Amino acid sequence: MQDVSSHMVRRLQRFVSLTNAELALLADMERDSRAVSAGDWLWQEGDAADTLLVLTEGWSCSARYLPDGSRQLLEIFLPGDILGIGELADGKRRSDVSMLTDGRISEYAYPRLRELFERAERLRSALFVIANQRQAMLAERLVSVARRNARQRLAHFLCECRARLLEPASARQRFLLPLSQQDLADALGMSTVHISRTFSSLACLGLVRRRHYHILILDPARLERLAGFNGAYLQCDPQLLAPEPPAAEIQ
Amino acid sequence: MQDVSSHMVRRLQRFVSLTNAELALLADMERDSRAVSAGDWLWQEGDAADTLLVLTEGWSCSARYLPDGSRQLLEIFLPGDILGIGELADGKRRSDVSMLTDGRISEYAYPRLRELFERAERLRSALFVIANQRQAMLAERLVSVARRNARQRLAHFLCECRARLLEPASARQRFLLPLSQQDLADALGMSTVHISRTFSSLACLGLVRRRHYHILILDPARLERLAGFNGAYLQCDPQLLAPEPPAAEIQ
DNA sequence: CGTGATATTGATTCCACTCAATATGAGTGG
DNA sequence: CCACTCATATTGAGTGGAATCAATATCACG
Repeated sequence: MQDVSSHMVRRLQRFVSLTNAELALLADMERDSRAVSAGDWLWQEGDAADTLLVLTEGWSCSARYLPDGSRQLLEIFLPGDILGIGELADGKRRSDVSMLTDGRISEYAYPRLRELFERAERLRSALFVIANQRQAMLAERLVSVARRNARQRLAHFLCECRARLLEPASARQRFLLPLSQQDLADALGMSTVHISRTFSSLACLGLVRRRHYHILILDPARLERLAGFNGAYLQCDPQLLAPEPPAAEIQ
Repeated sequence: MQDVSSHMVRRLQRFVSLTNAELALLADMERDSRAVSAGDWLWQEGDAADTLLVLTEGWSCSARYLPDGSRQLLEIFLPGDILGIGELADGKRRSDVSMLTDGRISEYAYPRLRELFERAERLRSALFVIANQRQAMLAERLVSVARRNARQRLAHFLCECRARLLEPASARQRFLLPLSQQDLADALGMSTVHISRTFSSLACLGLVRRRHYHILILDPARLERLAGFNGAYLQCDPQLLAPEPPAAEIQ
């Protein structure tokens, strides 16, 4: 039996309950990880893509840079997240990805992946589900930026981060959010100044406090109500995934 | 040899060059289509999903409705587009989809699909590529709404529509855009009033004219420059798809 | 203890919103 | 064929939320 408590395994098990054989394969996948530092690029737009990445530890993000020098953060990746799923399709990285914190990543070359899929088809489906969930998150951010005011937008983002954490719900009232106000501004389509003011305003309402990258959510329920947050898009009904194969088949 | 000129086939052939056998399978896929009217719902959030839809004719869109009654258009679908790819993963529709115009759709039940994939694995890959491109479009709209001003935003949207049309580039200077200013506002996170003003402003600059849902692009190059449009995200490098199978194999 | 990154606060500006009035045009029935 | 209606679009006036500019403040770190 392998290290079942790895972040990635815990993340995958939100979608499929894994067999021992599958756990073994995944443990193998994370076998050799390498350390990366905050600010390091994992890849850049246009790079050739021939690996899947597992973010074993740390946070990272994908971004688009605009001609005027501003940038838009597209996705935020948390420990355990799998990066580069979409690129499986066409072999070209389509946005810049860099580390927000120090961390560890393990790489998985496409040929090894194919091999993995042959032995555990359900993992392929799991990737498809994850890609799908990413799209839902992107859509939700579009809604945020297009339709919600600054306070709702920030509140919604905090709710989403909270919901994505792997810790049990009870332990998610305070957590580390390793994004500077500049990062938050770039993610939410706001100015840094207004991020600051909006945090003040949320604090005034007794909803949230932030100090040195630490978030304390004082009133989760009221925050979600304010944000119009509905976590359904983060869940997934794994029923339609291929059923767990009989143990014999994967001996 | 089947009806090669169907919208869907032309769309798929942007990604893979299809064999005769694959063309036959696809023609079968579109065999029985049914008419739908502008405003008809194709499905709603939460519906059980067990079919893929091909939009044989007409335009449609997916949308999220907010508690305050406003809505955000997420995706715009053009003739030939395939709807419900993501839902293959978890069997639940995740947004409302309705027709913008009259049209025709043909449905494809999942069991039939699996059968299809067995006979033509490359079509499965093609779906994955398409899902991926959709995500890229969503990301690009997020960038638009978060970072571009009204003029660039509308200009960018028009450039994208133009690029997605199946007509040869020379014939895309004028086209039908069957979205009301209300629809455009809902898609771009603006007010109807400002859509109107922005069209005026684009007309003043000699870039675009709109009359009764008809768009005339006067200066495509300058429009793209203004919008910061780069169509790369709409293309896809199909190299990494499984190679075309030998003819014998699919007899 | 100084330095540079990060955050707060105040003053001002501006883009896009809202409200409201008017225009245009397609469709309908007298 | 014209008058009426309803949906859609245009235009003007006034407002406001968030941006920008600018001046501190806080804090981690060497």
